[in-house]
Amino acid sequence: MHSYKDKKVITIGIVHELTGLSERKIRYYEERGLIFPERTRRGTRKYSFTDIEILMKIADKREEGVQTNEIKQDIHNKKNNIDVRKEMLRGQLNAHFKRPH
Amino acid sequence: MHSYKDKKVITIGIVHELTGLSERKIRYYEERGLIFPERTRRGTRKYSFTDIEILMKIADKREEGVQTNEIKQDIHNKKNNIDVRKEMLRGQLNAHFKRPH
DNA sequence: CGTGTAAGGAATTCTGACACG
DNA sequence: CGTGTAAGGAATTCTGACACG
Repeated sequence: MHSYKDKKVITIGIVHELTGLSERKIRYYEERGLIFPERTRRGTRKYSFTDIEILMKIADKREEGVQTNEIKQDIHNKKNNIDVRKEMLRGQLNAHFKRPH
Repeated sequence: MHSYKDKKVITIGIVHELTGLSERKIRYYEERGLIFPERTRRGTRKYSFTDIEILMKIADKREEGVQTNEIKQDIHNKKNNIDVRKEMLRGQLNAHFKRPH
């Protein structure tokens, strides 16, 4: 739990190269609380390989139309797509059948 | 042999933070053939964690007064300090006693 | 030989904002 | 909501060179 994989040493330009995500997106996902880069003394963001993996997952989810809000829960709960979908579906069904109109 | 440790993703500023070496020194050791960073498309140097470890070893050797040339052999031959010193000593003795005149 | 530094340019990163939808 | 973009400034990186020793 403190391997090279977790050291925050990669600048945003390289993260962009590695993930294909625009810098705008990368910064936005931080703003939304999905990733937490560190900063150099002068404010430049530094990411870890773990952050890069998370970003790849985020990219997949976003392609499926999942919103950042849900992805955030996802990351926190460590649930996979299928689980989340089941839950969303169940939620919808509950809303549909149980809500006292 | 292609783990995170070997991926070249760290810019020279971060390498400086991590090793304490000046950027001048870091570039010089490359010029001398001790390290081999990759480059981004636009020419910025990228280092790996392995490079950083090598740089730390170089720093130690330099403090002991070892020249870049010798350090280069060292890295190539994967010999440790003591071995090298024995060899240097033997070389000096040879030079002293065997040289005609 | 090894390293510092000033020089000038090019590329990077940052923030806050406007745009669209 | 998620993302692009133009804006302006500050910090980064690069190369080739001069300096000292």
